[in-house]
Amino acid sequence: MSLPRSNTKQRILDSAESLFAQQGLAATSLRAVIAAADVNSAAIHYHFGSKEALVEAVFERRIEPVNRERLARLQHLEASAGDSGVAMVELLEAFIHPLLKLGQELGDRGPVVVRLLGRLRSEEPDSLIALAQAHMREVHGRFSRAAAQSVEGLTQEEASERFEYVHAAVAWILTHLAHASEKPPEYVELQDRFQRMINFMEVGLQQPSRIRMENLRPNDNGAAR
Amino acid sequence: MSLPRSNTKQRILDSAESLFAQQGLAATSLRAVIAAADVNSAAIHYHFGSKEALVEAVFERRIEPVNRERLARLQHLEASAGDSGVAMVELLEAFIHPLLKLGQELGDRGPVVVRLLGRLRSEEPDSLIALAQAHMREVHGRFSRAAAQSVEGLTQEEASERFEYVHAAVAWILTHLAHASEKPPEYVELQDRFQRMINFMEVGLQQPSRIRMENLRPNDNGAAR
DNA sequence: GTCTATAACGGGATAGAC
DNA sequence: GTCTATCCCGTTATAGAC
Repeated sequence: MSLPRSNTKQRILDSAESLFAQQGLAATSLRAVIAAADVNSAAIHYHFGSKEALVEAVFERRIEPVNRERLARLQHLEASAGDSGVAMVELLEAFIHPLLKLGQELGDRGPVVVRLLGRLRSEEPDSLIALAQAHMREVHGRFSRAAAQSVEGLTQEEASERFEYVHAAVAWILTHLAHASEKPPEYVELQDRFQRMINFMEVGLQQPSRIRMENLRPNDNGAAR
Repeated sequence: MSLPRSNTKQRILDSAESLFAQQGLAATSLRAVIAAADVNSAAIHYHFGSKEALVEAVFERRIEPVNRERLARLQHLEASAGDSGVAMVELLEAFIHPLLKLGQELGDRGPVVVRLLGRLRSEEPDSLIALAQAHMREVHGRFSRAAAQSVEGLTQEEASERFEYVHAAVAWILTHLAHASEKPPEYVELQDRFQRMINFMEVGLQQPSRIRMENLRPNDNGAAR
């Protein structure tokens, strides 16, 4: 049994990924990962050094390709768009489609990975928050800026806020996927949900920023317009 | 020191509330709560029985009054609205305003409590998910139904989905409040953010459900309407 | 109802042989 | 690179005196 199984690292990553996706990070012990991966009890520390480092590796493996594709798509859109900016629907699709594509490519592991990525947001260890920000900063900034440019009168700050909500909605869909469809290659449900979400978010994103003059709105029951 | 301090339970709840809000649930040990509340090390188990039960008590104390007021406001709106249903902005305000009001009433503890409530969503212990669903089911259902009734051609299912996104956005704002404004009575920032969020969500919520005929959309660049 | 003391367990991490 | 064995810590929870 002393043969060096050179795929040990992969197996640890795969098992950790599944467990993190299903149970969350805090609830998953390294012992559980070790058992699931069927590797030696010291293997994780040998290959990764600590639980936190393992978490980073698990997320990085999946999120980086997705973000690269997001940026590539965005760049493509911006190149072929006029001065009026990128169409909002296409912007949203450029953000979301790479997730779906990844899920489909991975076959069985698709739902697991997709669920994992949903946890990158709003998970409690402070280290994860920092990790998420580090990974998403560029994508978030570029997409927010593109949104602001394509809508007349929308500030970049407000576009950024709105994209946070889009992102939160995406994460919600991803993490709550398991309840609905657990069958791997069946992505129609997920696709439909994203489609409806895009339809929903799109119109809100098109709104210009309002000048700060709320609070003096009395009871405008549809009269003023 | 053996005098029965009858406020022990309150102090435990207050300390637990603060720590849960700041650090999250998994990251907060009962020892930390005990130290912060300056109570005996067995007090929590005596008064609550387990960590899970404490968590439930902490959340229940805050969410229940908020939800009662949400429902009361909704009922009031529905009573004074015609057959066309409740105005969407008012619906959103009825959902959100009780949170702001609670935060203001609590003074110093306002930001803490508000942050805590943000954690009711998307927190990892499975037990919390169940708790959140139990507490939010009625509110979520009533508000979704009201939204569906006030928009021509919006199904209840889709209204429910959309309200999930609204809810996710609210939670995002609440949990990420601490970074911005930590000064207790200053709720202008939070109020503004909610205002902008409402402006954003409102128009999306007004959209009718689309008939399921996506996928055969070629490149409708604004032609068909 | 409050206290001290401790049980009982599971967690992450390491040392050192092979 | 892999194994066994173990350390050391913090955690929840409880027992039993007061």
